[in-house]
Amino acid sequence: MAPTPKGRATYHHGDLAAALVQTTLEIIDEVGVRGFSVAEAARRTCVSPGAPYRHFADRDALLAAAALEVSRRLRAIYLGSVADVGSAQERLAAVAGTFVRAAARYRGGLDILFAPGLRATHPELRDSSREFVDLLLPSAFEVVAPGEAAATAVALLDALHALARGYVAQLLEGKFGDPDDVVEEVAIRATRAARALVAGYGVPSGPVGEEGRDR
Amino acid sequence: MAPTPKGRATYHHGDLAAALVQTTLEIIDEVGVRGFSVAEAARRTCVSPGAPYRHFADRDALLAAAALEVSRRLRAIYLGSVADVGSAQERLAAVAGTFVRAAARYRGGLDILFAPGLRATHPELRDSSREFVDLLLPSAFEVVAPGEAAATAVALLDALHALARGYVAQLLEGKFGDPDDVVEEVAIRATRAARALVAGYGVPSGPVGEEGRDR
DNA sequence: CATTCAATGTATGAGCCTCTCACATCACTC
DNA sequence: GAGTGATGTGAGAGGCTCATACATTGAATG
Repeated sequence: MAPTPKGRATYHHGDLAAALVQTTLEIIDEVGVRGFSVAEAARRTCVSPGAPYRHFADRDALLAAAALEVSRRLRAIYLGSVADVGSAQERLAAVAGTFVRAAARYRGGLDILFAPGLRATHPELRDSSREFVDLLLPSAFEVVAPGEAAATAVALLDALHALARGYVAQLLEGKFGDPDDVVEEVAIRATRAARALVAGYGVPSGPVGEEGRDR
Repeated sequence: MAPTPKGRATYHHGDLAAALVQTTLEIIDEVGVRGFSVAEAARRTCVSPGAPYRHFADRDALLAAAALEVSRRLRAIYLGSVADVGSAQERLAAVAGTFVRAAARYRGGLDILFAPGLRATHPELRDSSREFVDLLLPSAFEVVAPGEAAATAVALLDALHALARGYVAQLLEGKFGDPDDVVEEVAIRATRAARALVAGYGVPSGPVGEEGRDR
């Protein structure tokens, strides 16, 4: 049995794992995470429904691999367009805006990157975020008041991360209207909010209490 | 056919819809949204697999109903423990912390409240958030500089919303360790970050920082 | 009361999906 | 050129969503 595979020249695919990840991203862009199925990915890649399981333990493993790919692309975007922004303050603020714009471009990509279940069960996804933190930490240290504990810089990054993810979520669920239409405005607003956050953590006299800022 | 239903005294359940919502919340607390199935909910409620579809159009509709219930409970928490906090500044900051603490208590509940697909397709979920905004808007107006446009107050609330959701997501995915262990610390950090945000939007001379837009 | 009927539950099944297992095919090594 | 491990195929078990036809019942109506 096992007739020649249809839709391909050779019996073996060549690089099925990579092809599946790519196809997965495409499917998710079209129908969302919930609409995605391993079977559909196999179909579009012209392999049998069981083939993907040679490379990925289960559906979630494939999704996680796709999410990692998204993470790599985000990193590239950061390095290409934010890393060289002048001041540390503006650099950190710009990350938030850039993140929002990337969300509009990758849509479903960010859906899986932040899918609740996936991150909880696949630590490599959290690791990929940590690498991002390492990239930004120097900037955070520059911004935080000199006497502050190192933990404050990390806390600032966590806060920025939270803020950006929250904006992305609101953008993608259509809270502000069609994502394509409002992307730029939301990005600007996210940047503005990030600036406020950065300013708050930069105050010398500890956390921003009611006393922290004058005026 | 149609023998007497097993596990119940009467043929009719009484209030199947409500029971299903409750059961749904329990299941999601145990196995997450992805592990949830309408069939399992029916099983635990001792009705046939088809019965839920008399009350909910499809799986997502049941999830959305459960999410709405979560939203109601959150509202109750707010009214019971935050609404009477002294200053508007502290009130807004406290919302973030309270939200984080509620997340630890309801776990999966917040997963569905913020599930990407659901909010996009079920506007009533977004409406429920909007009601929350109405509750907080007066506080936001108090905080924002007098000359500011009304939009600034709304923008502040969006930023707070984003921030809180981001912290909740990080908490629930275990980024800081076992959620139960770190809840209080994360809540405090969220509150602090929220204070920074509020302070940033309260500065009279427009948004924080210079007019330098991000690149 | 008796009857009707709309609401609610059951039974059945089609179609899809995930994941497994035995077997086929192929690239590579010795 | 035979052996071997990696990769793909086919078949199928078991679960799920949802549609459809039928059963049961409480409540309204006469």
